[in-house]
Amino acid sequence: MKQKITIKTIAKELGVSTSTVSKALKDSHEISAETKERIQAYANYYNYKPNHLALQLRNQKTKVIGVILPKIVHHFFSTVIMGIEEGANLKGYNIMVCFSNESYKKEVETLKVLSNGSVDGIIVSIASETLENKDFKHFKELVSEEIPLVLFDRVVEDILCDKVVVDDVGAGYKATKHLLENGREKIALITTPNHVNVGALRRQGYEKALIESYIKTNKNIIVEIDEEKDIKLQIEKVFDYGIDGIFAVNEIYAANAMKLAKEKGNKVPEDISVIGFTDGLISEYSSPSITTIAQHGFIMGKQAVELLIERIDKEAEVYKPKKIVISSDLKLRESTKPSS
Amino acid sequence: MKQKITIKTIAKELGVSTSTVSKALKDSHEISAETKERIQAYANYYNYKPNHLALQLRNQKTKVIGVILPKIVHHFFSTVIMGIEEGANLKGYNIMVCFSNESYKKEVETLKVLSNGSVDGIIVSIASETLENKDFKHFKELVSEEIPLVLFDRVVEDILCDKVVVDDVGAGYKATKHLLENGREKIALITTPNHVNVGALRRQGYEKALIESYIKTNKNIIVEIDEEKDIKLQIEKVFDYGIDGIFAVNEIYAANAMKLAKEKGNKVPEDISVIGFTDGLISEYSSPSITTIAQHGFIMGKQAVELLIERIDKEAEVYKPKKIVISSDLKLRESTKPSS
DNA sequence: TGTCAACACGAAACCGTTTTCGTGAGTTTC
DNA sequence: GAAACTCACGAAAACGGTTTCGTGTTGACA
Repeated sequence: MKQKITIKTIAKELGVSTSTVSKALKDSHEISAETKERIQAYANYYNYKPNHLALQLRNQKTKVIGVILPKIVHHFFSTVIMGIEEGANLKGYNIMVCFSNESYKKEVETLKVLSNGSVDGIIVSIASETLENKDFKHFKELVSEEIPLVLFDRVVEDILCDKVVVDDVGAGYKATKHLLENGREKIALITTPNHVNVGALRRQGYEKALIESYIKTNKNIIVEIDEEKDIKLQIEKVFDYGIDGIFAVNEIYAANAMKLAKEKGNKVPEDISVIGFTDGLISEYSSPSITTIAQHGFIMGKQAVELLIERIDKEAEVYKPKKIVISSDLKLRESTKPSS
Repeated sequence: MKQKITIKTIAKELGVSTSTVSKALKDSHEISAETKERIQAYANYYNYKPNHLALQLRNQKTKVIGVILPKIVHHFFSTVIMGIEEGANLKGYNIMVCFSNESYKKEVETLKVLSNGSVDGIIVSIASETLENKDFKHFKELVSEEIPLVLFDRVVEDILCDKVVVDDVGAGYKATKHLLENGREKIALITTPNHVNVGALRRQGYEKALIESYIKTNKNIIVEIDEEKDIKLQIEKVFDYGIDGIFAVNEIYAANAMKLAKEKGNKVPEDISVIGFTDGLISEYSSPSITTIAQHGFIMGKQAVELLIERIDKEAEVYKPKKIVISSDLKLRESTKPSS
């Protein structure tokens, strides 16, 4: 990189001290008009830019927010990033994005790297492996170091920090209720293993809705997908039980299930109604397009970053961790309609 | 944030100088075994972490790479990010991700922020508004400041820096050729406005393939989508011309076109074959699934970051900008088959 | 006993900036 | 004409590390 001009070089060239230059550039009243003029003209001419690193060191602020996501090639998470970035920019922050790739080890390492002072605060959605291990000491350590932390979507209650979540139970309930209201009674659930808490919560909503309609849950038509294995093969078996509705906790599962349903000779939505989660492009562009629960990832990201910056700004204060619950909406499309 | 322990505090507590602490923590031979032992034990016990900012200031290196993307809720770009992140991590770098949101103004601002020393180098895919304006002085300025820069996918030739692109002409040719080989002759092209150069290049490939088959291009069945307006309405008109094939330069256009084709009573792939670009989830999960040109975003990202780091490492050397061309592959799926 | 090398550690400069606290010169004030 | 005050600027510390170059103490050796 080319030799950058610094306050020192300006000072030397103009025969003044660095303090004078610094003040002149800030338009301080301590400096005479003509000196200011000279210095500013020089700085401007040589395109002086203050060195960010030096400022960061001095201010003990980086104006950078760290973000750790389980993955990015995923509609929901990329939407959240957009929200975080917009919220951060509004307050003069930049974001440093890292991925855990759902791995516990990488999450721990990334957290360590980010907590060495490169960022003022961190936003995380927890990796599934970590959720499975139930090992959260890296987060607790962060909290005890008082580094501002906000968890979103995949959160864990006993980490004492701010959180932003969707109302997963309510959303699962809403989705199932919608199918029930369409006259569906044998509703398959395609969900994640139980350690992914969002899956577990949506399942609670599903079960709640069924109970309210006096329908017994049937374990045969509930599938917990193991993403290591072939998704379609795992879903397939539910079709042996004469189902008339499918609730999938994300859009990949929904699309797979719908495709299978069609392959098995069912018409969607006539024979089987399908409802998904995460209002992404797949749901929008598949045919029929899929009714989903929209998670409002953008809003989540923005709320998360606002919460975080608030915490950064009032670092001294003691506080009770806040939890923001974002409501989710039913987005009606072609894959659901009343049974005839 | 809690008071962090620094080398100074350790030095004071243990009654040694900061230089001794620094050396001891680096296992320097200058320090006696027992002193090292004491210092390391203390540092370990109090969980000492060197302050990254201080190191950055001293080394004049941030070990951070800036990335500016036009958007993120997009399969190709999120794949590229994955590649960049992985490549960066391998070399001990982190990435700072920003978005231009296709806006010229935001691109300029973001570039300015990143070039103040917060990053060691920058990777960019240019915003469409910038491509339309043809105003690249912000990039040229960066180059003249000798800040390492790599452009990918949407590049501009007269910015003198490293570049990573897909062979868009070849890919457009390959896609069109595939349709021709399937016996299609009236092939609609759904593309971007010409200022988005990837669109323009793919169009060249399309035209080249047609010419080779002695087919005259028909402007009526070529649509340049204006994303401000309704996409479907713009595509619709091509169906008035009795087409039997569609080549779309991205998967959104492909999905829209296919949906329209079906709504108009055509069978895909029997009546009309459809081929897209960007091998994303939409192509995979729509029905029929869509044959596409896979762009290998992950590889592009990784190559881009490797090029950048190479440049950062040999900053002193004069060099000729390199250009890496990634070949693209045809991914056969259900939406194309020979006409009967 | 004087010389020299090895050892273990410290002082100080440095990275680029901000900020507090002088300080000398000139100007008012009584 | 001395005290007080303003003005315009500089010196130095600070942020948290690293690194170069001493330097005082030992011990070995001639």
